[in-house]
Amino acid sequence: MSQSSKPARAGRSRPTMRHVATLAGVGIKTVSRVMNGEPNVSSATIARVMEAAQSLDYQLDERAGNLRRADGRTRTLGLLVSSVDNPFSGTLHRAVEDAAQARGIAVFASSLDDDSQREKVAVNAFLRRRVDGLILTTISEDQSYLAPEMRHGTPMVFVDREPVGISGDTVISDNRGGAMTATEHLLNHGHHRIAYLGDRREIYTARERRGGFFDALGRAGIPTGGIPVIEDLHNEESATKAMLALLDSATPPTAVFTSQNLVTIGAIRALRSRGAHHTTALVGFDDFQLSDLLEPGVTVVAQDPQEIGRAAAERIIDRLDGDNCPARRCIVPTTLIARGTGEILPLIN
Amino acid sequence: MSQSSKPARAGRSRPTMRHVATLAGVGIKTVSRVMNGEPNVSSATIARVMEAAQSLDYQLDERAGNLRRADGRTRTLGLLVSSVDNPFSGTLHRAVEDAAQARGIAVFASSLDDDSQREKVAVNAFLRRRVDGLILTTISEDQSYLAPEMRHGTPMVFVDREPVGISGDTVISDNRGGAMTATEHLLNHGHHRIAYLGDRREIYTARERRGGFFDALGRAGIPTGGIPVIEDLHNEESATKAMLALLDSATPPTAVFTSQNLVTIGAIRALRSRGAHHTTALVGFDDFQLSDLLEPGVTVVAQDPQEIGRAAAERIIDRLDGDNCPARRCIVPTTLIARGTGEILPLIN
DNA sequence: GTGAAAGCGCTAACAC
DNA sequence: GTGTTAGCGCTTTCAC
Repeated sequence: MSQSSKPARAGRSRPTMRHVATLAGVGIKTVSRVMNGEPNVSSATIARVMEAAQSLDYQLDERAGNLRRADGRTRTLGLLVSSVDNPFSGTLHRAVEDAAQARGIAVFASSLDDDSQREKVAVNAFLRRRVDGLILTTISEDQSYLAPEMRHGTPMVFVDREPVGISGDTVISDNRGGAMTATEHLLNHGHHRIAYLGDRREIYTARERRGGFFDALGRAGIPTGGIPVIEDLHNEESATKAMLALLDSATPPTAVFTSQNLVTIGAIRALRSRGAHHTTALVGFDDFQLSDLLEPGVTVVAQDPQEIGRAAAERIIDRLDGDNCPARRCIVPTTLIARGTGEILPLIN
Repeated sequence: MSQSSKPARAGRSRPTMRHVATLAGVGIKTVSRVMNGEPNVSSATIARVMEAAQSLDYQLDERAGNLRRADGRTRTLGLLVSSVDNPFSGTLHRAVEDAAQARGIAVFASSLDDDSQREKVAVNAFLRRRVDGLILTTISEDQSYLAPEMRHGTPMVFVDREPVGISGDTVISDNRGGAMTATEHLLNHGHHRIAYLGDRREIYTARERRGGFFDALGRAGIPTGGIPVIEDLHNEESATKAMLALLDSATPPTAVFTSQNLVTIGAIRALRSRGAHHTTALVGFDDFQLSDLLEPGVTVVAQDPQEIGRAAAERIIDRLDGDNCPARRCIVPTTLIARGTGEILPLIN
């Protein structure tokens, strides 16, 4: 009774090159040549080998080849994002995948949930699998732990967030510039009392956007003393609460700048529930689906995650092709899209 | 001048176990034991080995271990979805990742864009890398080409779409039941002239949902002759055009059932542009972000991609643990969420 | 054109 | 406790 429950792999064992070679009556190296499309094999031999391989359902084992091959490449890339279940990461991921796929490279993805504990763990899991390169949205305080691996020649590209304690290729949105544009847009529409609703200050992009917001106020000569600032908002609920508190305060803002998607949506819910969505102006950082179908349409500073992913993948691939120029920094521009909420004028002044 | 531009990996070469063993003054097998946390090593030796490993920035090479290890596992899973840049796939992916990660398994993802050409290519890319299992959203007409690999013992779980020409573990939404529920909801609100807007008939879920729609009409004794049916809609634009055509026809429908996300949104755009969004009822299959913030809120039959991914990963992991019961079929229920558009009553009757 | 031998970095099996 | 040997499935090198 071999209906055993032993946890080993079921099914007949997998054929190897040696099996194919024996069946085809050739040497193992000839099979290798055929399977890899190398030259100097007679067409008759190719046919015999192919037939043998097919009849055994033989599939080349890339792992073994990687190990022995001169460059040692696994044709594999590791991608670290905040979560694969999130539109920004998804679009970035897709752009990376497209570039990788064109080169026969497969992509591992790992979600960190913006939890700095998980970053190092995920990086090491990829490194032990000998990925050829790493594209990472970092969250931990310091990336200097990556230096040894970088010296070993593993190319890395930092996306969306600037690395700390180490220099490396970086591809990020123009967070500061985008936030300034958003804020200036509100200023240009006559607002002086503009609230800032932001994400956790631990996150690089949140700090940059906050910086851009205050830069714009400063340039316009707005005293920042009375500006309402609520930070460390990381989900819709907390953003809704924060916005409600502002609306219920003695001097509610006439406009609000929200530094991130979930915060934008949370704020909109609050405005709706107070019936203030047609009277309080809002510009959000980062575009989102259906922002144009809401009433009023949501004015945003859109990022370009597709371009960020494309540029990062291109950088990694260039590095793999031997490019060893100094670390490069690529800033992807943002675009203000006026749809309604950002063009609401202040009621009184 | 060794500032050569040869495409080989830059940096000093990576240390191996042998290097660590030499530096620590022990045998290579002892290093292996330490790096893998195996017992029967004195704590003094452990300390010496760890120190040597750290000073060399040594990282275990899992590839080599996989090759030699008895079970031959790579601790890797391949996931095929329609696109990682799509909320349903993203949520499913995340659920798979969470289950895999808990077992030290890394996940490869590949987007097929519902292009049947790409399915086999992607599967083979994963198989050559010897993934331990495959979770696949199929699109090609026939999956019998997977049979040899299944016999070799690679567990596979089909998600979202039933396989053809082969039997295997399957996790899908209750497409037929959900579509029936949606249609009955509209019938219960007094609609008789309900249009069907559907995706490409090539896609399994589209056929099932269409089936459920007609089942419900049949049960209600509605003659299906005059029912407007427009199919092969795969994006917002085509759905908008289709809905506009219906609205502009001699006898526009009083309600519409849309079989998919993008179709739902496209139809809503059309209704808006004709000012019919408060008078034409709509129920969509599959929920989407902000469906509750639109005006009116969009009534949908929600799927549970998180549960689909979780169940699929659980199935794969059970198989890897030696479960060899016959192929199982898991139907994940759908939920009707009434938000407004589905409760609009017909104007005339 | 073809194949034999060595070896990629590791673990299995077994000896001490 | 620890080390030695063989070998995972393949590619490299080099001989013929």
